[in-house]
Amino acid sequence: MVGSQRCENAELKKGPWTPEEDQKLLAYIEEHGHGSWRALPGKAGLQRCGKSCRLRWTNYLRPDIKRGKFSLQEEQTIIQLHALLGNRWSAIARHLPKRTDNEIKNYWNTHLKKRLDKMGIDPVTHKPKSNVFGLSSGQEKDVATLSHVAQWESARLEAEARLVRKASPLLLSNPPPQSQPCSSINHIPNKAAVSRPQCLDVLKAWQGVVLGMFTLATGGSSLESPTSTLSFTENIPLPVPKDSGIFLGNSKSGITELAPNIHGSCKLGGMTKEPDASTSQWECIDEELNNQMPVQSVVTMEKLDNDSMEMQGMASSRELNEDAAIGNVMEGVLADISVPNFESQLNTFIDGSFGDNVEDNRNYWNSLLNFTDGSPSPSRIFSTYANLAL
DNA sequence: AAAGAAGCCAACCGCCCATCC
DNA sequence: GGGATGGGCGGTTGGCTTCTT
Repeated sequence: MVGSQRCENAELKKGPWTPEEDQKLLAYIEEHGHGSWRALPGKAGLQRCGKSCRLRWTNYLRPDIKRGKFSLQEEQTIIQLHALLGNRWSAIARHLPKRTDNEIKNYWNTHLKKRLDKMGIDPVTHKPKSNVFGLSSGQEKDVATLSHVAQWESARLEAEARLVRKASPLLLSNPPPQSQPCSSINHIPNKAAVSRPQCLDVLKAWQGVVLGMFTLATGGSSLESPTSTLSFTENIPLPVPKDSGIFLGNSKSGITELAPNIHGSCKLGGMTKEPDASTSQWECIDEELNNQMPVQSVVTMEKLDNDSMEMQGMASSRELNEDAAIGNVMEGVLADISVPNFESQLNTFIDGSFGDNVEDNRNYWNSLLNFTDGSPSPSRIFSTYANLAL
């Protein structure tokens, strides 16, 4: 790289910005925009290099920056996203409106990393550390609980990946002629030819996709490192009883609008949960998963992502940003399901959610992040637990 | 009260990638 | 195609502030 980009010119000022310099930079950008950062210092009368001006603007002077203490929810989000994304601060910052990557990075390094460490959690892998350093009994309990939550969530993710892999190809095959028609998915073409088991597979696929999406969106409370390895076992019980419907919509998230016709009631222990109470819907899913999931398994969202993509012949999620990855997985699965109505609605949803408008995208992510509030999802459980433990 | 330690965070560094010419 | 440039990114530094002894 050339010297000028490194700000090596001896005549250029370094170090803390003075209020006068800030004012000059602000005034210039407000009037002219920043344009070329390299040319800006000269035009604005600043003895700084362009890069220094750019950093000062993006990290401090920009009017849409929120400064000050991080809220509890922001802390939770950072921890969860860090578990999923690692030190990809800019990616994490995209999910925290008005916070800069630099601010989040500093906050992590000075606060959150130490807190996790005190809790006995490795801040790099987000896994509980071994007790070789002598944890107190209380810390051991904390770690054990976190470990359980992590295992539980991992198992859930594993099942979701498996469901997506299994269900979609099945939907492309010809249904057995003697199958019972499905009554709960009335918008699928040739519905008379679709068997009830296949209907369930649609539901399961959707459950996997939708839950997977939320898991990604919320950081998923996955305590696994993005670089963790996967160990699938093929004999995992399906999380949904064959005679049970699963409601996939949620009034908070707007998914009801996306999938208005595939919801049904959720049966649990002889009690039917109606789909009008969003919390109950997710209680249904979470309880079912909690009751039936094995806890000894390791999976990561990245792997889920990759498996889903592999199924669709897509590029690895490593090669895509996480937003696009989610969109592609959903698009791919929907293409397989071959439900035009779903596909068009999903496309609308994705178009609106992953567009060029940064603010809209932020709002979308916020709506997803808010999704777990009041819900006993693993994310919520983890957050609540983390609050108590921190 | 003072000195050293620890915490904190804005700013910098250097690498990388995309785009332009 | 390849060099120049702009800009993004994660890691690190240095100086100021706060805490502890």
